[in-house]
Amino acid sequence: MHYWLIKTEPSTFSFIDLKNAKNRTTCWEGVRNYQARNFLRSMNIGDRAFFYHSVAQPTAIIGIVEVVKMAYPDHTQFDPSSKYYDQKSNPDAPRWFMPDFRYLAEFSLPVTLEELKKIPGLEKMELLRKGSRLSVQPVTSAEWEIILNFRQVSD
DNA sequence: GCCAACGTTGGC
DNA sequence: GCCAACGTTGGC
Repeated sequence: MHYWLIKTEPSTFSFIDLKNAKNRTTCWEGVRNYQARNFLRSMNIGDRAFFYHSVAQPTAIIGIVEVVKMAYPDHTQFDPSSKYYDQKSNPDAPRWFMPDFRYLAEFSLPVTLEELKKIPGLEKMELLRKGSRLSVQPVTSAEWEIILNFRQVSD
């Protein structure tokens, strides 16, 4: 099993939206960065990810999701009315892929970016690297454990 | 292949 | 709203 962190702007899709979704499950459309795409494609069923709110007050990890469906072509790339439309993508060789994620747990309180910066052992975490903007990023098992030990989660 | 111009992300 | 740090595009 591998661990990840996925970012979303809550004004676009929030953790509450996920909890309100059918089966508490959502596809992860709209990623249009190759490095992030490659991470999405390497996810396996059962992998877990921190659900992070960016451009939010506060910016924070809110909860945990699990991969319930491996990456498949993101339909929005072929939809001219979608803001994620990609004119250059070919249905015979799709560019963009998305897995499905399902709600797993929620932190008793969000783990804020400010807090994360102060937690020993997270100094090398991708999220905290200066200039980092990857919206899908790997998390080491050590980093995962440190954050879970920092704050309680509940179903 | 280089790199300037441009667009985007995302913290503050 | 600002702007640093990236990623992408496209002329050459």
